[in-house]
Amino acid sequence: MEALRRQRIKDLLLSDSFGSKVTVNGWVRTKRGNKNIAFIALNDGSVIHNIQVVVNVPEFDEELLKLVTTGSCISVTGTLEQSQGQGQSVEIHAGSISIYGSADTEAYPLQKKGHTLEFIREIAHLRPRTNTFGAVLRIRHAMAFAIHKYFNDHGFYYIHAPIITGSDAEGAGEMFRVTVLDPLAPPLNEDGTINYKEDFFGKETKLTVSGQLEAELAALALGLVYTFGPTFRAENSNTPRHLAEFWMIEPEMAFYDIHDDMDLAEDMLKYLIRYALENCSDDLEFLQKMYDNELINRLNSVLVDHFIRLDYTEAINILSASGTNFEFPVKWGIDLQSEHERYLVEKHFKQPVMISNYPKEIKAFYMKMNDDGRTVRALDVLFPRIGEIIGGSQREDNYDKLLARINELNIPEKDVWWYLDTRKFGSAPHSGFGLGFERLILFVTGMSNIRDVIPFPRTPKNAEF
RNA sequence: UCCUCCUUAGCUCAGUCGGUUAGAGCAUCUGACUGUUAAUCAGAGGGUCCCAGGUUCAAGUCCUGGAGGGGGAGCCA
Repeated sequence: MEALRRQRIKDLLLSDSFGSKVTVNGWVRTKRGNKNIAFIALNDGSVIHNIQVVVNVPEFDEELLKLVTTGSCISVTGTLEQSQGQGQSVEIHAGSISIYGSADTEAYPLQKKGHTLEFIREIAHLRPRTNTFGAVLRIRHAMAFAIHKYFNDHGFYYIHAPIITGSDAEGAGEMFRVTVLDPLAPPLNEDGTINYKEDFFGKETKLTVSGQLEAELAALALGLVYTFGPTFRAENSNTPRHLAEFWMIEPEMAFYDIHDDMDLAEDMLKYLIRYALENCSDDLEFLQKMYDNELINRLNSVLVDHFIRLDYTEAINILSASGTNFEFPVKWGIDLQSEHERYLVEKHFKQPVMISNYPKEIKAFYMKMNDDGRTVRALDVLFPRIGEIIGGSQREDNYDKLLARINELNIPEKDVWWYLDTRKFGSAPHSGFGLGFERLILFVTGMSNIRDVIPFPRTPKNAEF
């Protein structure tokens, strides 16, 4: 099979089969040389490193070599040789070259020198051709794979939560409407409101903000489950940590209390970071060299100690006693602001912190009430550089308490009857959390803007590509 | 959404007190060089100074409005 004879640059760079005939396909990063010899740096995306192709110029058609430009795609067949040069150990001595696609050097926007992240963000269709984005995409893949592997190895089942939902009970944020109604002339009710009975689903529908409620239903049947899918928030958030479309991992576990929840969150995060260190070292070293010289140290440091665990009330006490003059004054009952989280993680403890048992007023309706009647078993995991990476809780499993909370917050019972049913029939203690996939990738790659860790970022006023 | 900074060549940027023909490095093209490593050296081409108004004899430069982008904040994952 012709296709099987082609080889990945990743494998060739580790090979010592000198003298053997090989074929590689890839994109040209640079070409340099003179009338007699030319060197092509070729990359096929399998690994961050290029392979050097050595061309004995007089043996080749001049017009063909002119088409070998930065950005062009070529196929090279030749022999694998030990390199005489300094920068690499193996190289290919070209026997034949064919052009898949040329690239006009005047128009191709990527040059061999570096570009700013802001610039390559504007050419997201070509961004994967850069070293940086190639590294990020390979790490992103590795993390997605590791997440499935971790859960599979621990007896969890992967649940597919719906993306279109008729429930907006989760309250995690503003939602995008999903409709096929004519925006200029929607069918109206007698009182002038839109008649969604005529819409595609016969009711008002939205893009999901979370798969949690659905995951809970599954956990109360299969025990250990998780979702991993896209979620959507129509918030006008313009920050380097927010996207309108992002991916979230949401494990949900029957018979887990808040402490089991914390154990899982810590173990999983450490597993994923260890996986990256063990499987993505080339890409991590590149990112460290280019953007963040503390990256690998920081990843390793997270693995060493147990994450700090403290109650919200203790966190408030630490902040109050810190003597720091915060912009948002600290007192029991406030939601922790970025400056507070950063103080705890980066100044006080200097390692990841898990905070639990928050005032019920600042947390969602489904969180389990503590015996004190004023705090709930909520959990936030705070990481250096990125703040909240995980939010979770033990869920309220008592029907009467859950119903009371729903009524207190004026959530229409008819919207959540199915959720309430799980507390009516065979309820069980259970817990879960949501891990923002892109925030994990931010931490692992050391990138500083979330738009640089997802192929096609969706943010306010931007859905290009 | 709020605060703040930015927008000049393909890219990264300089541009003095408002002054006559808007510059540099890199990239690109041409040439030189028999093993280069973000090659080097020589030369050339390349501009809607973000957009719309305004002030002025004169605006890249000052003023007003708008758009886009960065950083910070809020909302959160």
